[in-house]
Amino acid sequence: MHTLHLYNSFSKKKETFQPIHPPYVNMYVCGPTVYGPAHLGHARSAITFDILFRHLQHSKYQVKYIRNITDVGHLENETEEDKIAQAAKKYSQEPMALAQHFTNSYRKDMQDLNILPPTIEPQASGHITEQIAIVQNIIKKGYGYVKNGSVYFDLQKYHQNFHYGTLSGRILEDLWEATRSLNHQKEKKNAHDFALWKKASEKHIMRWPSPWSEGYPGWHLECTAMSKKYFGSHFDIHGGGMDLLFPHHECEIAQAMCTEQQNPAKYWIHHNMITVKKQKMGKSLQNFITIQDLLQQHTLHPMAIRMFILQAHYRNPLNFSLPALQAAQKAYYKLYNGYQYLQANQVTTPTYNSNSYTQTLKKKIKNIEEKCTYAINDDLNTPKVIACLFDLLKIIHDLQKRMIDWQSLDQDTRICLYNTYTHFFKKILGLYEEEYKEKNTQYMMSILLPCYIEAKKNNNYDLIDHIRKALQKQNIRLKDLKNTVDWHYVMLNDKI
RNA sequence: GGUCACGUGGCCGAGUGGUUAGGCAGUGGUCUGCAAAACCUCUUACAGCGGUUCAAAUCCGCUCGUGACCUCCA
Repeated sequence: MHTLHLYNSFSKKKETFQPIHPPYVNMYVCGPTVYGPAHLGHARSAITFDILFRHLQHSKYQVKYIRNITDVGHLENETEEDKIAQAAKKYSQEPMALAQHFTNSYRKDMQDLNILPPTIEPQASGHITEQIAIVQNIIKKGYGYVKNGSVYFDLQKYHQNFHYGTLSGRILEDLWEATRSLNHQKEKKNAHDFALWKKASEKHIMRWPSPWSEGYPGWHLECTAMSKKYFGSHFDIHGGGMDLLFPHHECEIAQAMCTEQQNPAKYWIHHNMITVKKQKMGKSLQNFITIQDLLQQHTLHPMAIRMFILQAHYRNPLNFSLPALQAAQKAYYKLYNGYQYLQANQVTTPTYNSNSYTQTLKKKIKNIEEKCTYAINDDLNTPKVIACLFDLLKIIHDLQKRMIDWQSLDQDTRICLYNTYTHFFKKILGLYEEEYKEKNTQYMMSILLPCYIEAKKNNNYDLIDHIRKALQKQNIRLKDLKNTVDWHYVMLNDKI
C-alpha cells in the first residue's frame, strides 16, 4: 500500500483514498460539546484525526481541517434542555461563559497532548444565520414543517424520495416499530423526526431570532451549516466517534441530501470508543476520566496518553486501565530515548564506508521504513508503526552499545535510520517533548557528562553517586557503557 | 427485541489462509565499584464444537460469552 487506504463507514469497505480535487483535502471532524472537561474519549477522537491530518500533510496534500466546537443546540434528551444551559446552571455561570471556559480547557488539553490545532475551529453559536438559512431551504424543498414556532425534519417524506439509514444500516420502518410510546414530544409527526429549530421557553437564555420564533438550532444542523460554509456541499472526509454515526451523521446526510442532492462527504471515518471495564466511557455512565486527572493526579506524561491510544487501532475498542497507561508510558520513554540518541548523534560529515555488514543493515532499515509506510497507509495502522519503531530502536541500541560502529555506517544508512525514526515517531505519531526542554537538557548534559567521566576515571564514587542522584531528580538516569557514558529519561514516579 | 461488532499468551494489544507482531510484567545469564540501561535466553496464545482446504487463530456454520448503537455521549 503505497497510497492511503481508509475504511469508509458509508461503503463499509476499505477504499483507496482519492481526494475530490487533489492536492486539496477537506476534512471535517465533529468536536466536543463544551459543557465539561475533556476526557480520554475526547483525546482518542482528537488524536485519531490528528494522525490522519499529519499523515495527509506529509503525503503532500494541502489539508484544510475543521473541528467544530458545539456551544449551543445540543439538548439533554429527557429534559429537552440545552446541555450548555444546564451545565451553566450547575456551575452558576452564564452559558456562554461556561462554553468559553471549557473551550479554553479543551484547547489546553489538546495542546498538552501535542495535537495540532485544526485549520478552522468554528463555533455553532457563531453560525446561527447559516443554520437558519439551511432550515429555510429544507422547508422550501418540502422536508421541514413548522409546529408552534419549532421546525422539524419530516423523515417519512424524506424516506419516500431518498433512502434514510444507509450509513448506520438502520431500517426506518424498524425504527418506528421499536419506538417507545413515551412521547413528551407531541409536536412531531413521527417520533424520529428531529428538530431543526426549537422555540425557546420563557426561561431559556440562549436564544436567537428566526422567522419561526426566538429560539435555537437543532444539534445536527451545525455540522451541515459549517461544513457547507467552509467546504461547500461536497468534501473529502467527515470524521467522528462511532457513537455519532446514528443518529447525528445519518441526520446530517439527510439534511444535505435534500438540500444539496448529495452525500456531503466522500469518506466517512469513525473511530471506536474507550471503554472502562469493557463498558463505554461516557458522561452518562459517569465512568470517565479526564485528561487533567491523568496528567496531574496520576502524574502521567502526556505522551503516555498518546502512546496508549496509538497502540490500539482506531477502529477497535480500547479498554482503559491505569496499568495499561503506565505500560504505555514506559514504552514511550524507551522510544523517546532512541529519538534523543539519534538527535545527539547526528552526523554532519559524510563517510563512504560500505561493507557487507552495512549493506545488510541498510537493507534492514529500508525494509522497516517500507513496513512503516505500508502500515500507516493501511487505514492508519499505528500499532504496527510502533512495533516497527521498536525494531529500529533495537538497531539504535546496538549502535549505542558500539556493537555496531556508528562511524562504520555510510551516510546514506544513517540518514535513512534518522529520517525514518524521526518521521514516524515525531512527525506522524506526534510523540515528542517540547523542543526547548530537549535543548536545555542536552546543553546541561554536555557540561555534566565530562565531569562524570572524569570522576569515573578517578574512581571518585562519592561524586559519581552525587551526580547520579542529582540527575535522578531531573528524571535523568546515566548509563555506563563500555567505552562511554550515555543518559536517558526515566518515568516520573520511577524509583532509583 | 432489532441492527452491528468482537472474543488472541499473566496484562495491554496487532495480524488474518502456510513465514517472530510489538509493548508491559516475569525467568535465567552477560556487563558493572554498586546500580541502571542495554544485550542474549526462557514462558509460544488465538472462546467451544463442527465443516471447507494439502494447510485455518485466519474462510463458512452453529453454540457460548462480551460489547456498541437503537435516547444525550468522542
